[in-house]
Amino acid sequence: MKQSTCNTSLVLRKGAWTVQEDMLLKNCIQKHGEGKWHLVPLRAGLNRCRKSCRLRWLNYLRPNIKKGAFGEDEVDLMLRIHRLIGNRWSLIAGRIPGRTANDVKNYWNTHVRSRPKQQKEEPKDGEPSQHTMATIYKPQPRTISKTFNFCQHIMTYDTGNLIASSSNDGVNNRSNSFTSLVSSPTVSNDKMNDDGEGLDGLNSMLDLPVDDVVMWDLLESNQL
DNA sequence: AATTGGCCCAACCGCCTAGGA
DNA sequence: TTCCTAGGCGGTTGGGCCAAT
Repeated sequence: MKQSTCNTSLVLRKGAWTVQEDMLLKNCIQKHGEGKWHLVPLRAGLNRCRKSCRLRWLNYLRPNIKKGAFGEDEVDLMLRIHRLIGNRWSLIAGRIPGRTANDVKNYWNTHVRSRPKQQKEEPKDGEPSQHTMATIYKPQPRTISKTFNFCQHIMTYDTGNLIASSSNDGVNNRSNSFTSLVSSPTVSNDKMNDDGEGLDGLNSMLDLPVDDVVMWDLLESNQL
């Protein structure tokens, strides 16, 4: 089943979006809400594939999207989370209010990846090199369970003590565990939330593969 | 003024997973 | 259980912009 994900008998428009197309898409989303992307081109009267519509909305038209250069705190946060979870751009973006996965990915590829290794992060005294973590323990969980979605939800909305909140939609915090994890240079059980949910609990929530559990253990043992 | 090369970012592509029939 | 479709993700590309020559 190797066919284009946007395959159709019609010839669909590609390339840059026009102002008219943006308006049509925006009106459609405002009227019907997000989701059901396969219906969006029809509803909006757009000659675009569902994926193109979704991407345009998520990366450009959605409200609260922050444009312009990344702030220092945003970059710092990005580096920390990336060190933790690797190239999981959507997850990283979920922790940075107003930024999209594409933004984060583009920034990383142009500003961070191209930097000399030492400059990527200045390791603090006694910290292991980031290289080791990335090459050996970089997690690549492809299975995102429903429990993980819950955690992702936390990650998305719990901006907590990291950076000034953009207060996206007023969803209340449920846990501080992940916030503490990424906001602190060192990770320990002391950082776990009030429910006593430690990394083990988080591991089970995340439904991580074994290698990732090893990574979490390393994090727990003060290697990040 | 024209050309070139690098940077940046919007958009596309291919793949994977979840869920329903 | 298998197949198919939709949603979603990360990697990559192409084109616009701008500074340097």
